[in-house]
Amino acid sequence: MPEILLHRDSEINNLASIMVPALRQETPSNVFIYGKTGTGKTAVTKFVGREIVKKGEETGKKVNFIYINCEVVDTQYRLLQNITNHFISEWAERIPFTGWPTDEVYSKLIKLIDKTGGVAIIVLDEVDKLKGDEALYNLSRINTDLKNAKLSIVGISNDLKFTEFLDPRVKSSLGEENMIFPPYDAGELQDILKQRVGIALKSGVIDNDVVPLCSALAAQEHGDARRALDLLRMSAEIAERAKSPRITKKYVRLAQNKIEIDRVVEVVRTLPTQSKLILLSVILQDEHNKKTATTGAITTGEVYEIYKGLCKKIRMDSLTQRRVADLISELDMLGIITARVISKGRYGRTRDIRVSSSTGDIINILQEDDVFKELASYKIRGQTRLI
DNA sequence: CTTCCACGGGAACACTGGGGTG
DNA sequence: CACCCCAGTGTTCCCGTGGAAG
Repeated sequence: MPEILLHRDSEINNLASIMVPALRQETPSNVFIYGKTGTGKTAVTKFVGREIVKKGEETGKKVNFIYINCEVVDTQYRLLQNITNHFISEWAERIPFTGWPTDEVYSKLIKLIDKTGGVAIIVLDEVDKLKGDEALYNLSRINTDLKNAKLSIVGISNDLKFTEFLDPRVKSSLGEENMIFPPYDAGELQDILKQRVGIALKSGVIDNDVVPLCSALAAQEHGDARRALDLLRMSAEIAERAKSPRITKKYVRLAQNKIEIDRVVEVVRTLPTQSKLILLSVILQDEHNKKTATTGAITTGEVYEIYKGLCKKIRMDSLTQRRVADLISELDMLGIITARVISKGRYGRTRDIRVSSSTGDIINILQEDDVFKELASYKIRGQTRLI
């Protein structure tokens, strides 16, 4: 991770100029930062935060910089608990992760911030993952309860439409300033990659067309720098493992494949058992359809029937169809299957479900789970539904 | 225009892991 | 120790609804 962030100078300056009142112990405006994944939002924010804290220490002004990722800390209670614990050094006095009423955590937080004094900057990364806007509302009005200290909030989101569905009060108080991080274009991505190549690789081991290819591929995916870097790293790793003296375009293609497969493997492996069962049901029905030369579409009803069969076989309680429908859309969002809602007119509404990657691989991963060993030979008995 | 089936939102509930108090 | 409080999560129950075939 290099010290210098390329092509983000204007963003850094912008954010710094918004934050700089903190060094005069005044409240900086609350900021909303938008931008697709891998456009440097987090890196820029953390960088500016570090700088401000450093400057603050030099000049004797107290600035607290708190970074929280809302994908991990996604409820009102845990958010308040997390922030509060930032101000507590003693392990014994930390707030437990469950048990207290929320408003008690809230008032403890206020007391602590006031005692600490100075300016606190709270960064909420991936704010859109935060459940319910009550948490944001409470945070935004916290300043009115503070006497000694100031607090400002930086919200980071990759969803441009996020604020549209927000409580208008929260929207106005949090969105005092807005920043949009544009995606990197292919040229900028090349610069970033070259910078890393210089640090990480011996000179002359990389073909000239590798960096442009990685950049181009990542630029297609809305200019995601992280993706470009992953691609490069993976290419290098594969080339090394293959004992190739050079990194060539061939390895970039291999890396691209591997990244996709790794993603699916990881997601499937960490799925809860019920979801795994449902996924297996989809695959079984898919194979059944292939054998009987039925057209590709699988419906929720079919999946549910098979799923119930599977549950019975391993003597496990089965969920309701309502819940299964939810789990199917989760699998869809994870990109393991695609499930499109279609209407079959007289025959009602359903989802058109397809498996998106190779079923063989998925079945192999599923079999790692003990529960699935005895299902290896499961066959669909007869037609589950007349078409 | 009807009809039908699953979609999908919301309420209600059970359960978990923790708290405090008498 | 018994008892009740609290937030959060996963689930079930209930029900209005979309939309094209018939």
